[in-house]
Formats: sequence, structure tokens, C-alpha cells
Amino acid sequence: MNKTNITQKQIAKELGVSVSTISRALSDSHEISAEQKQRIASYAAKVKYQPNPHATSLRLSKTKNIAVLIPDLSNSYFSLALNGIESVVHDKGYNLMIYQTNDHLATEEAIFRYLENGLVDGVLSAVSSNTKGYVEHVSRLNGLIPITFFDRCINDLPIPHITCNDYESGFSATKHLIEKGCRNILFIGIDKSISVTSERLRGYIDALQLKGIPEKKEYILFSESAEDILKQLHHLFANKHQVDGVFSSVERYTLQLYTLCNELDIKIPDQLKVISFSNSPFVSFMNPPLSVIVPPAFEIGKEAAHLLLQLIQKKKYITDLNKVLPCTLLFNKSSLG
Amino acid sequence: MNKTNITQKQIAKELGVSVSTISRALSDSHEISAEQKQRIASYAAKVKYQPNPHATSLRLSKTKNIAVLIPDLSNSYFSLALNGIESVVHDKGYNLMIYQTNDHLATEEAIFRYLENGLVDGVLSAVSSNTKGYVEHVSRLNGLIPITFFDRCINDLPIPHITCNDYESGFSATKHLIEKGCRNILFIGIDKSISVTSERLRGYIDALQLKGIPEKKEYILFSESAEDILKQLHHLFANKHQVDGVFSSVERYTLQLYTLCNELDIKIPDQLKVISFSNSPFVSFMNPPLSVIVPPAFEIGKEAAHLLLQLIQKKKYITDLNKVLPCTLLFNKSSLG
DNA sequence: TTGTAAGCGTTATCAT
DNA sequence: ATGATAACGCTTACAA
Repeated sequence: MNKTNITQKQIAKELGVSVSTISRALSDSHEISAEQKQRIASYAAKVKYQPNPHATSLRLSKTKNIAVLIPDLSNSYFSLALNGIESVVHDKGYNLMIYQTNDHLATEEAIFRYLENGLVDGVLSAVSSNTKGYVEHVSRLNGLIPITFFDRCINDLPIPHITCNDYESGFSATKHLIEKGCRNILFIGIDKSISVTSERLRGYIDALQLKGIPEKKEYILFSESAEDILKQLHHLFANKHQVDGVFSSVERYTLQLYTLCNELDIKIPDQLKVISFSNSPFVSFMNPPLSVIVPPAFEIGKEAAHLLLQLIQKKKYITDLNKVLPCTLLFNKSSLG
Repeated sequence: MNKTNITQKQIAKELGVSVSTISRALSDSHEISAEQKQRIASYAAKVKYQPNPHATSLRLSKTKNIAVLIPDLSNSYFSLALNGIESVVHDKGYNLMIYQTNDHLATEEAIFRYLENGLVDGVLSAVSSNTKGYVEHVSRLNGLIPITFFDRCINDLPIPHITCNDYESGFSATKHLIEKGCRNILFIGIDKSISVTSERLRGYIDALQLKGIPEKKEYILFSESAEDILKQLHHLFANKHQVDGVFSSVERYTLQLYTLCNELDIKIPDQLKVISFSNSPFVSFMNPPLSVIVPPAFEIGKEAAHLLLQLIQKKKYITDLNKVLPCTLLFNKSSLG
């Protein structure tokens, strides 16, 4: 438990050359003879030499680390995105540090501040909120290292972001419900201040407008917790109501909706048609199978990581690097029939 | 993008004292006067000083980083465990680096070897396999820094591990199926060489034995991919068969089973009773609702992280620190009626 | 109570 | 082609 890793100094001593020769040989410098390189490389391999990353980071101010900020690791969307990120980051020889924000702005701010210490070369983040005035932590860090947003983003800041087509998807989902006969459609979201939610809502509103259906304030529900949304839904459905469709932009709130429908014996899709954003492989096995808008979570992660690495390696500059990836719509029984 | 963080040297110059005074003051050393400390602390706060972690790591050979090795990030069980890990690790001021092994032993070996470089103070790992003879990478690293296993482990090595009661759960699940009338029960797993699978299988076998039901080789299925298990299941169910129960130890394979049952019009639970390990919040909403054994994933992550930190801080030593946490059994319609 | 200096393991500059 | 040396930012003897 106390042994320590071998260093260049030890190799140098063993082979009777200087440390700089070792360093140069290992980085394949042209100023080292071929046989010397060979000798050093094979000895290093034999003793399984591993360069100390802290020494290298300190010396070069390059860490080969990148940080990811995610609201909730145990969310099918974010864990898929993380998977995508991981796949490209490690491929390129970078390490991945993860931070969970739990959707708390204060936590996010603390992490951004902390990362000013040079621990990482760049940051991938799905932000907690895009509220104007609460972005100083982001612009400060952005002055130090590259940042790329994925999913949630702050539109006012000149920071590249990879998102899915939330607006179009919200529009299509709502249009679909209308075409299936719905006239009183509920929108469910987390918070207007989250870019994703506001975009999906905009799509919902535009679809209603296009079809000449008046938008009703009481049909637009926001909530930050599953218990709370259940309460809100209960309040709405337990009393006389006309709701005949639901467009949920939050996967786990849709489960609450299903629970409530079971409880109140509301038949999906006969009395209520439902479509929801989701990345769960379970949706097709639900009762009834859930119609879903599936964001390309894995690809979003991959693209974001790829872009960030390019920024870190200065192969690209922050001019119009945003990318929008399309969601997949999957109509199942919950919105048909 | 090129500004750099402030250092102790700069603070020292600004305040007209030496670097060591700054260092001592910031670490609240008793050999610094109260007013000096105050002055330095407030200036450091003003300029938002953050110590450079690489310098500290290099100097102290302590990194405040820990690594997690996980087979698959986008798996409800592992992502929950990761969530648990994250919650305690960051609470204690440590950073978390993640590595996905994709269940490839070679990948796992490479990561273990890499981590001999001193990047992290300790490692949390769910291993790819416990095959004897393929554990040298583990014992090597274990000679350098503490390791704690969670979920999957290698029993022959003196490394602490946190698991759930796989054997008992396998036993209970199988017993449950038998009591519901099943006599020809399928076991589905990934690979015998994975500790979790072998324990669950042992529980299955013992339950059969206890009830006097002969164990049949052809009822024990292993597979490393979803497509393959589907093929195996298809082969079994498409022909004449007597299978009347399934105990699946792999969440995602259970979805394949449901798919097949739909396809072949096999009625669950009437013709086939099913119980499965799972951490998905969707199981109660399935058609039919799935009976599940729910591992305490979050708690396992928490416990493992907690233990590792104690080992790192030498508050505990590796003597019998293993912990077994109980799963929750949830009987739904898929195994009843 | 504070300062000086060495050293952690690298890489890079400047000699030779 | 190779070696000596300084530096990255920090902590910690050792001096004063």
C-alpha cells in the first residue's frame, strides 16, 4: 500500500543516462538516437513505467482531464449522454471527472468556481437554469478553459452547445395529439428557465396556435419534484375537467401520470392520450405502450465531447459551432386509437 | 481563454510576505498570527484564490481523486450506484473519475495498469469477471492504493467488497416461483464467472433442490448480449417446451423475454411466471407489471465509497470489511395469479 | 511568528 | 546526441 510508482529519475540512474534523455526518449524526440530510444523504451516497458500525471499537468498546464456537470446521474437521458461522452473522451486519452448538480444552481456555481483551479482542460455541462444574471460563474470559467453545453444551455452566452430539436419535437408531439382529436392538451415541464423546457413549450404553443386552439394557462404545468407534479395532476383530474391529451416533457413525471390514471380509472388512450419525452427502453412494454419522443442522448454526448476536445486542442474556435440533433418520434398505443 | 489562476506567489508578493507564510496561513497553521491569517484569508477570498491541485498532489502524493470502474454507465443499476458514490465522494471533498469497461477484461486491465500512475488515491470497481488467473492487474494496483469492490467482486483476493444478498435473493425468487406452481424454471444470467451471477444461480439451484425439483442444464441460460439471449429464448420457446417460470438476473434480458412472449403469444403470468432483477422505476407500469428483486444500488454505491474513503484515510484496515445489503422483493402480476 | 530553500516528477532551454 | 538546470505551484524542514 506504500510502494510508489517508478520515475524517470530511477530509470536514468539504472541506465546511466540523464533524466532529460529519458524524458526525450519517451516522448520520441528526434534528438535521441534510435538505439537509445529502443533501449529506454524497452526498459521502461519492462518496469512498467507510467508518467506521473500531476507532474506533467503542473509542468505543461495541460491536464488531459475533462469535467462533466450533470443534474442527475440516474436519469436515463443523462446516463446515456454520459455514456456517449465517455466513449469519445477516453478514446482520445482524456480522463473524465463527473459532478452531479442535482439541479441546484448553488452547487453548479460552486463547481464552476472550483474548476478555475486548473484541474481540467475543459468542461461539458448541462446547466441548471438559464436565468439571466446567474451566469457569472460560467463566463468566468469560460475565460479560462473551453466549455461546451449539451442539452440544457444558456443562449445569451457565446458558448457552443449541442442540443436536440426540442422546439420541433414539441411542435410535432402536440400536433400529433391534436390530429388524434385532442383539444385540451396539458403541457408538463420542469421549469421555464431551463432552455429545453422553454423550447418544448414554444413548440407546444405554436402547434396549438397553428390549429387554432386557444392556449390555456391552467394547462401548462411546471414542477421540480415528482410528488408535487402528482399533486398538481391530482388536483386537475380529480375535479371536473376536459383534459384529453398530455404532452409530458419529463420522463419521470409521466410515470406519475400513469399512476394517477390507474388510480382515477382514466383510460389511456381512450379518455386521455399521452406522449412523453423518454429514453427508457421500457416504454414499449408499458400498459399501454407509451408514445415517446426519444432524444439522441448518446449522440448528443458524443458530439459535445468531440467538439470540446477540438476546442481544447484549438482545432476549432467558438464561432457558430452549435449543433442540433433530431429526436425520434415513436407512436405507441398511448396516443393512438 | 489564456488567463491563468492566481498563485500563492502572487498573493505573497502583493501582501509583502513569503510564500510559506501564505501556505501556512491558508492551511490554518498555528504558527501564524491570527491577524495575519485573517489578512491573508480575506485577500485570498477577494481574489478567489484556488490552490493548484496538481502541485498539491505532486507534493503530497495525495490527489483527492478517486476512480470508479463500471461496466455500463447507461444501466439503471450502475447509474444508481454511481449516484450513491457521487453523493458521498463529493461530500468529502474528493473528485470522481469514471471509466467504463464495457465488460471487457482487456479494458479493465488497461485501466488498472494506467491507474498505477498515481492519478487517484483509491479505486471503486465492479469487475468484469472473477476468473482466477486474470487478476494480476488488480493485485498489482492493490499494492499501491486501496481498492473496494461493489456489486461484482473477486472473492479470492483480500479486497473489501460491498454486495447485495444475491444468493438469498436468488433463492427467494426461485422459491417464490415454485410456490406459485412453477416446476420448470429458467435461469437467465450473463456469465458464470461474474460473482453476482454465480451467487444468484447458487440460490436458484438450492431452492430447486430444497423443493425436490431436478436441476436441468438446458434451463440455465447465459448470454453476453441481448440479441443472443433472444435467440436462445426463441429456440427454447418456439419448440415444444415445458417452461413455466423464468428467473432473470439481468434486467435488459427480461425485456427480450417480454418481446418474445408478445410475439409467440405466451401469456404472462398464466402460461409463464416471471421475476427479474431490476432497478427500473418502470417495472410497475409494464404489461403485466413485473415482479422484481430490487438491489439497493444507491446504498451499495454509498457504502462502497464510504468504506474506500476510510481505507484511504487509514481509518480502517482491510480486515473483514465486506458488507452485504439486502434486496427488496416486489411481487407484481408477472409472477402471481 | 516568519523566511529560505529543497523537493515532488516532469518538460524545455541552453549548453556542450 | 546528451547533460545540467530551471521552472511549474505547492508544502515543509530548517533557520532565524
